[in-house]
Amino acid sequence: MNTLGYAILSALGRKPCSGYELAQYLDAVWPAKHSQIYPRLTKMEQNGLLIFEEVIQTGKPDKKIFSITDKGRETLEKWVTESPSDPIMRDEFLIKVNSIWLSDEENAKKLIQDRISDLEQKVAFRTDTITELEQKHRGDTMSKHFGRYLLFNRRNMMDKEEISWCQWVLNLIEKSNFNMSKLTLWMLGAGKLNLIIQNMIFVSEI
Amino acid sequence: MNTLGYAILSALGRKPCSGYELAQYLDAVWPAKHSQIYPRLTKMEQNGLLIFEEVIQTGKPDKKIFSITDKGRETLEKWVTESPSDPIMRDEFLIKVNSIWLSDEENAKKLIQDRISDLEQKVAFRTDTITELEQKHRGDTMSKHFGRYLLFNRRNMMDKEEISWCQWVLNLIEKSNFNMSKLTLWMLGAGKLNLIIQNMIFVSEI
DNA sequence: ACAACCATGTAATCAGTTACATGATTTG
DNA sequence: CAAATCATGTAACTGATTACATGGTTGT
Repeated sequence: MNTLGYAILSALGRKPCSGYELAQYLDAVWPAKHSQIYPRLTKMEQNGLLIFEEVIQTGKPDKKIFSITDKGRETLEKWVTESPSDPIMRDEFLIKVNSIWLSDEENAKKLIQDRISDLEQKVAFRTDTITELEQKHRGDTMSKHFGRYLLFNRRNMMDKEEISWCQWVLNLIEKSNFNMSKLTLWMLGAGKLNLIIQNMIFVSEI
Repeated sequence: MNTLGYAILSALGRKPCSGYELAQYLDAVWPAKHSQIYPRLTKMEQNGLLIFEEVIQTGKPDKKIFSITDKGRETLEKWVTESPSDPIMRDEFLIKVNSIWLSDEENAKKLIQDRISDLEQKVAFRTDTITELEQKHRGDTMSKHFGRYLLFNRRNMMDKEEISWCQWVLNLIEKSNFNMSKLTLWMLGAGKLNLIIQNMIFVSEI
């Protein structure tokens, strides 16, 4: 069993799903492609953690609906109490922030502004989902949606905080422009943003 | 060239490093083990993106100090202007949050509280690094440290926001306890936190 | 004494992505 | 008429982790 396996168990703990549905559901928790999910489901079924029922459909391809077994539920419950391993984040944006100072101010601002747009779009999209989730969990089906409700709120809070950070960075870049000296103008001409920032810090100290 | 390669270029763009140093430096931007870094350095050197100099040491193993070449700098600059691909986050904690409602309140609270401890520790550690970084960049070496300064602040802001979220979740759990009815007590006895939360939402509506 | 730090490398394995393969139905 | 949705699977490949291998120095 690997983490994807536990992610599948946690999804099926709420409601039986097809592999196709799982791929969509897991995207917010532990993203995985269908090519990773289908073989994993087969393995877990062979280990008695899941069972499936074949559903014949007309107009749509047939599907397998997977449910969690008692053994699966036990396995999940035991794993949940163990302390989670450190999160893994890989974000190209961070590398670009780290090295944008080699290029000019225009590109630096664009990088940050594009990030803001991306984040705002995601937040807007997620806010809709949260509203839907809120409507769903004021009934007996609530327990099925409450975890997701918490998780979507978490992401939105953190994304909004990243937007604030982006704005702080933009301010720093623009302030360097504001206090522009002849030296800074020369540095801008030479595309030396690193030197401009140096100067900016110096000026902001005064 | 893959993303790790660009991460290496961005690190060497500031100062020449050994593979060993890179592994530590990259941890905050694009974590990688030495077993991934060393072969990559060799490949990049063969492609003319890097050059190295062997430094013979006494009392310590010899090392190779890698520097970025003009070709490397050009490659990096071109890549930086391209829009970054979506960040990838894999966090077991999220799966556990999603499925803790199968277990009891004690375990739910522990999961969140442990997360708070983890985050607080990381924030404290990072705050020290930020102070160091601030002292370093009020001189001519600033440009070497400013990107990291921004990135460490970003992580700290977001981690603090996650702590707030954790506290919000703890409040929700505790509020369900506060408004405890006989029904809730039974549910607690039966370890049905999902039902408690259902009830909690109902009560908070009043 | 034992762990941690410095320093580099390879081999085996596991995880994840992209591409190959099929095919009807619905929506813009 | 093209694209998206529904639905499942395998194969080839790239990326990442763990383990194997070596060995002196410094601090507890």
